[in-house]
Order: sequence, then structure tokens, then C-alpha cells
Amino acid sequence: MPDVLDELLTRGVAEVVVEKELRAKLQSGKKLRLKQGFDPTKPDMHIGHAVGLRKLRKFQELGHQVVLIVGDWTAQIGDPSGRDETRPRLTAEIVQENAHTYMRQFFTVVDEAKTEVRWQSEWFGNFTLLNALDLAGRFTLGQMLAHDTFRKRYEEGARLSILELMYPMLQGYDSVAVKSDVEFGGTDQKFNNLAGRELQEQWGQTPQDILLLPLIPGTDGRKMGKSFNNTIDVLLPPFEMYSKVLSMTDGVMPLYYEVLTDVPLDEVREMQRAMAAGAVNPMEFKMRLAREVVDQFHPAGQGSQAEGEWVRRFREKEQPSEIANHAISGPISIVDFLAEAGLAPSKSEARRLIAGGGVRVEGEKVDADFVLSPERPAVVQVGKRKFIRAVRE
RNA sequence: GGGUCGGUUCCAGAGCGGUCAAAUGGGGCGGAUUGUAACUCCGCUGGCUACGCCUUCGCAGGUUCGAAUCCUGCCCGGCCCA
Repeated sequence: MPDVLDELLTRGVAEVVVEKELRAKLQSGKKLRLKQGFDPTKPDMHIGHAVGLRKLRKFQELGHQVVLIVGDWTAQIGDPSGRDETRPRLTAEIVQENAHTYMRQFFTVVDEAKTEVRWQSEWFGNFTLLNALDLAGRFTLGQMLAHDTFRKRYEEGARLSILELMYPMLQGYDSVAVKSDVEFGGTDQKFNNLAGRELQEQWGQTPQDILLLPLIPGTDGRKMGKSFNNTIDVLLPPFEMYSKVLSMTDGVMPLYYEVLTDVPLDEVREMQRAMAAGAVNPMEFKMRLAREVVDQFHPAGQGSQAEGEWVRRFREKEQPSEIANHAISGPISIVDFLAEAGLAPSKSEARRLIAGGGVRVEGEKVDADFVLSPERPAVVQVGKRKFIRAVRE
């Protein structure tokens, strides 16, 4: 049993804030309330987030309760830790929609049956100005400026609104509202999570412990983020997900194995050794990793199926097994077709693609004056991976 | 409230009366290469009825043959003073 606990608290974990306390809580046999919050702003969840979800899942398997908080109020502010600017108010519909998209992704890993979903509006909806002032009065400017994000922006003379300072307070109050025992979050969340401890104490609750998850690098080894386009979204179809994993730089493989799979760490170390010695083609380990990752977010077996497709397509350079159709009613120039079928965002772009040699019809590069005819169905390809078949209407 | 600096294409950031659809970098896309959609190298990167035309440089006007570049007002932000 101690082994299980050790792995639980160390594998894929960046830091446990009061480790001793958390161990004691875990050993007490008490069913713990695991707080995890999210802002329903940008619903794209990538496998970096999944590191935390997997950890939640492990805790659930030990009988604990996940409390998922929909940050419908904090979403209006924008998490300063993410360096986001204060955002415009979101409409209720958008919030609903984003929240559901998020949850759909969340529950691809976390057990829905052992999760309690709570909305911040349950408590903040009834907040009065008095409540807000009371909350604000419990923190000092000094505390806020101790937060790297705030201090940096303050010192750089960037805009920093009072509203943004409220963000940690609201998130912290959530812990009081749901009586959290452990809060999960990325390392960039530490400040906010600590605010929760602080408030719980003031409200007479046992302060929550904090499990901080590492921010993993993206597929290119740089910080994972949509701006670098190096993420792997949880909702990607098996084949796309598989391909994305394969595209990552070799260096991040061991870490991905550690935080995203259950492959024993000894085995992972062994792989590293073999790779370092040049004894094995890293591709082999990467393909296994890709299978494992795909299987986590999709029904079992999808991993190897995606692999089969990948080998067919990129190694044997064949056309994908399934190609979408796009109907045409009469002769149509290739430029118009590309734009119409969505293979190019505009006709200008379509022309550029053709000029760059990126467009093929039935495997042959074509010029801008090429015309497709409904009489001859043909597979149109853009780049290496976009295929659409032109068929008669 | 006053002074001052600034708001440029996806992002960052040049441009400061014509030679600007707008330098450069990042990102993205395409090509070559490859164990990979990694690395590297090369090309492209507003739209169109396309060797020309149209729309872009915070917003609205104005001065000019001609403005992203000058003027006026407004909106937004930084800094300094109060």
C-alpha cells in the first residue's frame, strides 16, 4: 500500500503543498473532496490538462469524490496567472455551451459517477457588495504583489486592474463553498490555491492541501500552448491524435510516458537507456506511446487501428482508407473547387497552394487552369493529409 | 484634471506624405528531406470577375494630385504630476 501512495503523490506530480497533511488525510480512510475548477472560456482541452484528470481518476479509484467547479464568475475576470487580459462579459448561453464542451472532455478521463458538478453562481449569485468587500478586506496589496504575475505586471507598468486582483479571492472562496480537502491545479495555480487555504482557515475549515501538476512541454519541447500549435487536443479523433503524438520531438517522450501512461517507470528508464545507446529506433517507443495515449481517450483498440492507418498512409504512402466526398454539378476549376470544398480558405490561397506545388489530383500535381469534371470522380489532395473526392452531384 | 508617449496586417514589431498590401521575427501553410506532421533547407502568407482592381494601419472627419504617415475631435492604454 505505501507504494501505491508514493506513486500517487509523486508520479506526474510537480508539488504537494503540505505533503504530510495529505498523506495523513489519505490514510485516515476519509472520503476526500477533490476540488478542480475551470473557467468556461476556451473549451479546448489538451492532453496537458489530462495529466491532472488522470490523477483525479486515480484518486477516484481509491474512493474519493471529485468536485468540479464551473467558474462561471471567474471566467468573467480571466485568470491573471494565464496572463489573460480582463475579458468582456460572456453571455449566459456561451458559458453554458463552453461548460458543456469542457465537461464532455473532462469526462473522457474522469469518472462522471463520482463527480459532483457545482457552479460558482450557486454562491456568488447571492453575493452582496458587503460580502465582496468582506472578501477583499481579507487580503492585502502586499500579498497580491507577492504573486509573480501581479508583481511583474505592476513593475513593468502594465495595466493591472483591481478586478484581476479579485480573481484569486473568488477561486479561493470556492474552496470554502465546497469544503475542499484537496485542490488540484497546474503549478501556475499555486497562488490561487493558496488563497483557498487562507480563506478556509478564516472560515474555520481545515485548509485544503494542494496537488500541483506539472505543465508539460508541447510536442515540440516548448511550452505547451495553442499559440505554438504544439498541443494535442483531447477530442482529436484517433488518427489525428496518433499522428500528433508521433510528431513530437524525441526528448519529451520519457516525460509523456511518466505523466500520461501507466507504463512502469522502470520500463521507461530502460527505454531511455536503449535509445541513448542507439540500440533501438526511437520511433518504436514513440509508436507505443501514441497507441497508449490514443487508447486513453478513445475506446480500447483505437490506438492500434490508428497506427494501421498511419502506416498505410505515411509509410506506404497510400491514400487514406476513407475519403470524404464533395459533390460537383458541372465542370469546375480546381481553384473554385478547393475553396468550395474547404481545402483552402480563399481562392487566392488556393492559387498559392497550386503555385507551391501543394495540390494533386489523383496523385498528379496540377496547375491553376485544371478543371474537374463530374464525369470523372477524382481524389483531390492538398498537402500530405487533406483529401477530398470530387463526385457527381 | 494636467503633461507626455502610444494604438499597424494572426502575434510581436518596423514604417512616419508617394517607390506600402505595408520591413523583420514568430506562428501558420506548402515543397524537399526524414523513423515522424521533429530537426534542417526552400517558397508562400488581405481579397477578387487577377499581369489589373478592391478593402486594410484605434474611430470619425479634414488638408493634399496623393496619407498608415500631416491636422482636428473622439475612444482606449502606459508613464509622470495632482
